[in-house]
Amino acid sequence: MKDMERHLKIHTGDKPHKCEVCGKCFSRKDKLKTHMRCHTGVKPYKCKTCDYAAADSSSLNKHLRIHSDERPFKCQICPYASRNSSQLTVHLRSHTGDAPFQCWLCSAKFKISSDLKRHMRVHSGEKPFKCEFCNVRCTMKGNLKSHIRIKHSGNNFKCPHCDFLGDSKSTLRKHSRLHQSEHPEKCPECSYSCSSKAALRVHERIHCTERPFKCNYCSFDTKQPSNLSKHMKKFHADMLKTEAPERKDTGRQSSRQVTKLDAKKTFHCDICEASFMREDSLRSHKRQHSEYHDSKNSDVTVVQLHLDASKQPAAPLTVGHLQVPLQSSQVSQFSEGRVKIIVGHQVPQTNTIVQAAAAAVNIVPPTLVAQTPEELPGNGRLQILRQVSLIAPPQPSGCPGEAGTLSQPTVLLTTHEQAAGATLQQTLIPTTPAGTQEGTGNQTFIASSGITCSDFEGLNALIQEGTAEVTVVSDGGQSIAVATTAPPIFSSQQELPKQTYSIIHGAAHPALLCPADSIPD
DNA sequence: CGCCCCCTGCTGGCTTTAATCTCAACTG
DNA sequence: CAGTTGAGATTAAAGCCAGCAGGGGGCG
Ligand SMILES: [Zn+2]
Ligand SMILES: [Zn+2]
Ligand SMILES: [Zn+2]
Ligand SMILES: [Zn+2]
Ligand SMILES: [Zn+2]
Repeated sequence: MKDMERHLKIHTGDKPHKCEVCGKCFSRKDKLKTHMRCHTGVKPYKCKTCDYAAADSSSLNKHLRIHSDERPFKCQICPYASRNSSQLTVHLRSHTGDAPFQCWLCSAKFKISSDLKRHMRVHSGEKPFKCEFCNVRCTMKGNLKSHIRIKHSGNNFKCPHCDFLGDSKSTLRKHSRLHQSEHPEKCPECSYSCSSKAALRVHERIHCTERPFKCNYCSFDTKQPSNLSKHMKKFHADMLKTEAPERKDTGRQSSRQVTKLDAKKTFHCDICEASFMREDSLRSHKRQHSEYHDSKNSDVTVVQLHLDASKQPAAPLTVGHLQVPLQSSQVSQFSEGRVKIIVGHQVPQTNTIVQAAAAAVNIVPPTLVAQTPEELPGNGRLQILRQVSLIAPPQPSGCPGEAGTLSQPTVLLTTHEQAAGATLQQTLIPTTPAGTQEGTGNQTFIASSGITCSDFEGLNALIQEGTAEVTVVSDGGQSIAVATTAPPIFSSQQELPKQTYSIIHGAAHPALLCPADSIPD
């Protein structure tokens, strides 16, 4: 009877027990009691084996199975057994092939919801995790962690940009700040500079007549580092005292070896008739085409603009204009490649009113779209210029910003064709005015040609999750310009591993590209 | 009432796997 | 010198699991 009354409260929605601290209401007093422990930190149920403690007995019981290795939930099909029922439920999906969480942008599907959620970041291009020692950014936190372990730990506290050698992680961290917004990698052949060695190597192919690898002991020089070392061994072996490689023979079979078994010459060059055993051989072959034709490989080019959140709070917004890439030696790359621009704002924590900015991309039909779409990844994301950009530039109400532009940030993205007689198309989308209570109510997205509805749905979802960066993906356009009235401070992130480009600011708004550190708080 | 048990949805972290990059060596 | 290849290193992304919070039912 008592139990029935208790049960009926589910249907009436009656929740008489209110938490004094957070205001949350509960239908049952005992639920309120355990809830209170999350405020008080009281955890009466302690594990005798380790220092785990729980606020309720079930959690402890569940935990205890770790120490006893008790796995009561056994799979009927295979030897798998789990410590709790939900894990078994998930496991059973691998027998049935059931994967209920389907990505709406590609064919990927997942057995658990969080994996899908995480997966969606690969579509957004969002890379929230930045290495504090170098310019690497990661989509996944764990990957950044292993990056730091591999690159910046052990006795490996060498600065990637100069000769500095720290004695600990913290000294390297301190030193790394000196390089922020710098372009320490300088091309010896021209005035080009950039922030990563990888980008410099790409650039150097432009100077294809050069032979940058010179022998220190004679006049020999070569284009290829391996040839220099060959030369060194042959003629200056006495100078090379170190090194004794001695490879270990692991039985590891690489995917490339598998490929080799499957078929001969699987990788065909789409420019000439050549075909290759290995994908990376094809890539290196294509570089030959690139050098002759002054057009590089078709890797996605990524330019990421990112706000420095720590500097943001009171920073005045500035009307600005950014143009992305566009050095003459680089432009041609876009004709074969794809461009991805990430514009990021981080919403300052102090600001509760978030005003949405919106953006749209207008598409100039790519002149050189890939002819064989089926070769592209199944999701087709590279074929259409699509999606989206930009978010929620914060508008602190009392901000002493630069003028009335503040109330209506706008974002303009344009693509324009380089060819003669090309048209310049652009779309300018004013955002909704500031001042609404709920940030989420404010977002405006305007579809323009080539942007499908689903893209915006995806964007919306991202935004509602608090994503701070969105992505513009484009194909085949020669250049993309980004202009925005929103951004306070950009620190450019050209150092992404593939090709990288300088961000050239419009002459009218040089302030935009000041190093973040130089802007007063 | 107050405790126990169980379930679900979600988060965050560690582990594993597969793809890709890079280097070095070798060849014609 | 371009093309190949082997193999280790690194990175990107998926797999998996413990924990937390909320919520429902059983029962002394
Ligand atoms: Zn509370
Ligand atoms: Zn324990
Ligand atoms: Zn099984
Ligand atoms: Zn997907
Ligand atoms: Zn790093």
